[in-house]
Amino acid sequence: MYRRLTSSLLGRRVHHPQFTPVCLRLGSGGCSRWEEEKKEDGVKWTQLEHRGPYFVPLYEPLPEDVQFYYDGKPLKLSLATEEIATFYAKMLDHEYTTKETFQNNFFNDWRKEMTLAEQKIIKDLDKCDFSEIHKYFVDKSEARKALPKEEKQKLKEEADKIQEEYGYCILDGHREKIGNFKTEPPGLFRGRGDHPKMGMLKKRIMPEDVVINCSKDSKIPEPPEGHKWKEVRFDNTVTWLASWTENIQHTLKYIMLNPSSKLKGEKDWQKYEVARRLKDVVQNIRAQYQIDWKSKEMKKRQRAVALYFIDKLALRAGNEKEEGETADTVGCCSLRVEHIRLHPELDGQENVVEFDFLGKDSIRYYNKVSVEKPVFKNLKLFMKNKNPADDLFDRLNTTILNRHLQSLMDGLTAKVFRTYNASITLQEQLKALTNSEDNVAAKLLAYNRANRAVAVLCNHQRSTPKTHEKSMQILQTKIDAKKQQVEEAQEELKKAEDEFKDTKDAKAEVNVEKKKKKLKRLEEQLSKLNVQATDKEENKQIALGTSKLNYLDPRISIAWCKKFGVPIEKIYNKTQREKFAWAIDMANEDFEF
DNA sequence: TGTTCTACTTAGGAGCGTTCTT
DNA sequence: AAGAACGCTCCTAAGTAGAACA
Repeated sequence: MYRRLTSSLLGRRVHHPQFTPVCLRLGSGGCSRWEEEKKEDGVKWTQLEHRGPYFVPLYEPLPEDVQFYYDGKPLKLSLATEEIATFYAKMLDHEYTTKETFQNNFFNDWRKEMTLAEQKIIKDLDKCDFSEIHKYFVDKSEARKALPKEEKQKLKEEADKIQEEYGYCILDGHREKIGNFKTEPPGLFRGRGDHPKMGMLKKRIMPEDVVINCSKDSKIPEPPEGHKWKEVRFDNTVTWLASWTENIQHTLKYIMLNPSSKLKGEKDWQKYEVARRLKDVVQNIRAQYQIDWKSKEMKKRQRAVALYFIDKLALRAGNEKEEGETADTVGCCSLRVEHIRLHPELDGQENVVEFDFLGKDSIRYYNKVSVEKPVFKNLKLFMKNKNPADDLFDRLNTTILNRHLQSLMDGLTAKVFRTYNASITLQEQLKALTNSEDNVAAKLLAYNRANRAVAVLCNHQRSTPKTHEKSMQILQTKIDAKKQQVEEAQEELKKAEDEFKDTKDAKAEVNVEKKKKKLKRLEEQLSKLNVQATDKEENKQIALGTSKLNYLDPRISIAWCKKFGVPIEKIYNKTQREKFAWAIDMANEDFEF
């Protein structure tokens, strides 16, 4: 894979000091750098050394005067029971704690950790009073915020020291930043959406739960005093440094490198190269799935319609999920009949499909799309004699789809379409929206609009900021005031003009010009405010960050910056520049996705 | 062939520090 | 100077996808 990727780039004279220098003499007999850098298939590193995870501090008991009450009476809890009580107490302000599932799951798990004596007393969550504990933590956080500067500085230094010690590893001779070097603290599980496991107790991770991965000849990390690792292994075919199994869903959690690392950067680059290869064959693929809409095989038709959705609407693949274990969300292949409605005609458009389902993170996907006639017909067919809860594509799953895609192009999977369509959209939108005559601010507005088009395509949403309504009102007040001013200025201008008509006086003429100027200035300010309001309104539920970080080939943005004289810092902050170091180094203004 | 396990990317929200407004 | 708004970092859940297993 790497060889192919690299050789495909040879013509573009790519180099990056941080990244593997590419051998430019391939085929001209031996290249020691290449030999040195090239790893066997699947091998990710030759040297990996680190300190192991940083374990979050142990529980500190509450002060004596902070009490838990049961049925109105103070009750001293055992340490373990108290700790779990604090998890709930801390969340009292949160909407979660009002949900029945959350309460039940919490109470169940809490009771399991209680002593027998406690179990006998504490039988009803409604009789539990956590308010004093809650207040204790609110006060504590206030106190921390109010700490004098020097104290805050001291805390910062302590955190930096931990970061310095545990936050880096050595990978193939380079010091690399680790992404998440701390174990996750215990607490109550907060799933997204209507999660059946919300409120369950997430247990503390101990060294005995942790598998360490490093190189054999490295300094093996020491477990904390008096503890042992679950296992130490030396697997250079994976990129993780440590792992443990989490107790809610029984899935693995990993400690991995920061996106700024060479390892992650090269993987990112590779991802965009695959998407660029799709660009060369996408027209053929589209032509083929349109033919397949009319296939005799129902299986093929379903595959072709699903692929059309993935391509046109940037839907996710939609793996199957275990029922009852997670929130009920779907992607393309797992769509059910109840998630779409067919309208032969709607709002003047024909063959409209109305999508309404919860996707990843329980984010709602709602869209009305006019589709080609054969797609519409097929959907009707797929839905025939089915219940709302039945699968729309009953003969398709992501494995089948991806196997097909793999046969169309090496490395092609459903998610590549999202990457490809996102990046190509950015490139096209930038071309359409950027005006080289504009100043930097206007160019940035164009960039954000292009970015927004992608975010809309990928359905990247955020919850409306709590302050949105209010700041919108403030803006509206400003607009109203400005309108008033404009009207006044219009009247003043009219008066001045009348006066000039009457007097033909030079002074009056000057006054007319003055009033005209004033009106123009005010009108400009008004239109600026209106644009701002539109912008804000359009952006209130759209998150730009996700596409910027995960879907848009950074070389497109960098090329745009170079071409139009926009400093890269205007579009990428420090972290983002670190992540995209590879692209910043290799892309010039001619880069084409 | 279906199921489970593993490894990795993608995702939105919380919280906090900084900047802008009043 | 205080408060609001904004932007960034951290956090960890929730996806995708392929391998291993039965």
